[in-house]
Parts: sequence; C-alpha cells; structure tokens
Amino acid sequence: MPRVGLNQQTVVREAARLADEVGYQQLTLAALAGRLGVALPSLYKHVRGADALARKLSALATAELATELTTAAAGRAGGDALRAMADAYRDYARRHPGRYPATQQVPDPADPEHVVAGERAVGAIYAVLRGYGLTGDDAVDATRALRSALHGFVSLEAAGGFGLSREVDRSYHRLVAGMDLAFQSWPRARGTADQADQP
Amino acid sequence: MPRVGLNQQTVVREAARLADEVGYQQLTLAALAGRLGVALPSLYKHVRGADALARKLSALATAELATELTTAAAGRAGGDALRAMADAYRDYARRHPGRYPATQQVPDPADPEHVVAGERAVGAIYAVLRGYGLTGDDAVDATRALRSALHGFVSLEAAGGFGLSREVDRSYHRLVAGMDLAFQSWPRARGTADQADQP
DNA sequence: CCATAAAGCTAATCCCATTAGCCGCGATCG
DNA sequence: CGATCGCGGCTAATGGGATTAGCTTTATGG
Repeated sequence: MPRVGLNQQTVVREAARLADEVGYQQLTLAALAGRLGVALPSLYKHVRGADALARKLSALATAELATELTTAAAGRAGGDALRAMADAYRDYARRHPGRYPATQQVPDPADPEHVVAGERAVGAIYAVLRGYGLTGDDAVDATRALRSALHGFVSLEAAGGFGLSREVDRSYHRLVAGMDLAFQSWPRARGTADQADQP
Repeated sequence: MPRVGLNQQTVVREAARLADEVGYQQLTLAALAGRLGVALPSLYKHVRGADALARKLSALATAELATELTTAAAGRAGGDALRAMADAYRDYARRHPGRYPATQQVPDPADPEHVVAGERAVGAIYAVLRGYGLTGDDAVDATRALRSALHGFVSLEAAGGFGLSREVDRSYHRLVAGMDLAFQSWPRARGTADQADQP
C-alpha cells in the first residue's frame, strides 16, 4: 500500500494536535491512527504504545511551555516578569487544552529531552524568583508555590470549576498580584537547597 | 445464586475504598464488581454506568471534604482558620488519593446532594475569607485563588511533581503563609458578586 | 402460598490496546 | 540495471473493559 511516510516526530505532533481538539483523555491510538490515515497497529512502528506516546507528548508540550515561559520573562524582572510569565502560562493552557495536562506528567528519566524540558520550565520560574532576591530553599519553596497557584488556577478553569462567569481574568490577575506580594515579603530563612531537590 | 445485598450506597462506598487503594484512574467497573463478589453487569442494577459512578463518587468525596474543611475552620478565624483549613485539605487529599481527584469534577446539576456538597465546600472557604473582611467580588476572587493554590499544590504533590524531597511540608506552610499575607492586603475593589457566580 | 419486583446471572457486542507475523516498496550496493 | 533487504505498512488474533438484552431466582408482602 502507499507509504504515508510517518516517523516519531509526525506521530507525536499529530497526537498533540488531536489532543487539543478532542481532549487529553480522548486521545486514543485508534483516533490518532485514523487521523494519520493508517491502521492502528502501524503506529507501533513509531511509538512503543499508548504510555510511550503519552510520555513523548509530555516532552513535547513541556518543551513548548518552557520556551514560552522563558520568552515571556526575557527582558523583564520582578513583578513585570512574574505577570508576563503567568499570562504566558495560562495562555498556553488555554490555547492547548489537550497538551497542557500532558505537561503535568513527571519527566521520564530515560528521555533526556524530556528531562531537559522539565528543567527549563522549572528553571524559568526559578529565574523569575531570583529577581525577588530568593535563592536556595526559599526559592525552592517559592517555585513550588508559584507552580501550585498557576497550575491550580488553570486546571480548575479548564475543568469548568469557576462556573460561567466572565470575570475569570480579573480573578487570575488578582491571584498573581497576591503571589507577587507574597514573594516580596517571602520569609528569608535558610541557605542552600540540596542540588537533588526538585522544586 | 445467593444475593449479596448491594445497593447504591454500598457500591459507591466500595468504589471510594477501591479508588483509594488502586488510584482514581484504575477504578474500573470490572475491578469493583470483583471486589464486591458480583459479576460486572450486576452493577448496572445500582448505577447507570461508569460515568454515573464517577459522579456519585464525586458527590461522596466532595461531601466528605466539605465536612472536614468546615470542621477544621470551626471556632477559628483569620490566619488560624486558614491554616487549619489548608491542613485539613491536604490531609484529606493524602489520606484519600483516589477520592480526592473525584472532588474536582464539577457537581452534577441533576444531583441535589452533589450540588449541596459543592456549595458546602466552597462555602467553607468563603466563610474563612469573610474573616479577612472580604466580601462580594473580592471574596469570589480570593476563594478562587485559595482553591487554586491548595488544589495546585496537592495535585502536584500527588503526581510526584516535587521530587523526593522531604521538605514538602515546609513548602506547603509557606504557601499558606503567603496566601494569608495576600488576603490581609487583598485589594478591596468592588461590591457585590452576582449571585450566579460560582467562586 | 403465590405474585411480583428486584437482584443477580450469562451471552453478545463494541471499542481500544497489544502482539505476531506477513508483504511489498524503495533505497542501496554490486 | 537489477537483486537485496530493511522498514513501514497491513491483517488477524487476543484480551480487557463497558454496555445492553434478556433470563432466572430470590425475597417479600398481600
């Protein structure tokens, strides 16, 4: 039969597009194969299975998100950087409702690209917080706090947890303003975070 | 054959126990039926299907969480109430790793108990924030912010997103302290939230 | 004691994931 | 130019879960 000419790249990229259209939970090898004009088992020539595809998708989405966060923060500092990054974060989640959930999967240690993408994403947040004078354990805690706030808001919003109100933008900006304030007065406690600690 | 004597209550309760043991994603009608000593299709006499079971489980878990939040906040105010409630929230999520994800499903409008449970949970948070002098739109925004922070942290923790570090407690307490500070200085902006607005 | 509703069952169907094994296209090498 | 061989596609088969249909049996209440 005519060769379609797939490779892992094209398969994973199409998976990302499909996930954004039908939702992360509805991303299925069967649907993906149909989309690519190929029989389901043919996908196994490019990905090891559904789990592996999910991990590859996670690596892709995490890399994209990391890039957007880094770009948003570039050339800014303090509250400016925080707001720009927060907007970029929510923006990505809304533009890519299927990819975003994939970014929450913990990076696969066996996939260097995945690991690097995760480090870049966390690193982007970490860098912004250095702008508040936070380092070491303080920065680790602050990074976790910021990730929590942004991820929590964005995932509640995606789940429809905020009802139909149109005032969600305002709520988000106030949350970010609250985090900004918190980071300004973040308790300066201890010195060095263990290098092994994942923020 | 000997009747087992199931009803919707027992089925949903066993589903909750099973979810906590094997994880929300691994909760399956097949596994549940096995656990109850019954053939899979027999479950359809008590629940309409997998989706309906998930909604009933959500109602159960949301009600439990609402009760624990309310209890934690009882007799406290301001930062005390906030810290107690935050601890109760995380505690619930850690004691019930399978039920907790169910609480994030938006309440089924057709199930009054589910709706009430959701209102109680949000109401508990809302009440604590009134202790900061927040009302109307301000309280709506603050409620969304607090839910985001708590849910975000707890779900990242459950996903293993914080690595293996043992210092997660400290990070959580600092996040809560940051929210406390933010609520103390929360911008007092507008008056009344639309009654229809879901925080 | 019987009628009936409810609670179980088996069987059948459908969808998805996975594995095994076949086949032809096409790039490469002699 | 033609033979080869690896790779990318295929079909078929298996197994697990959800759902529906329809049968049987148990309790229970009149």
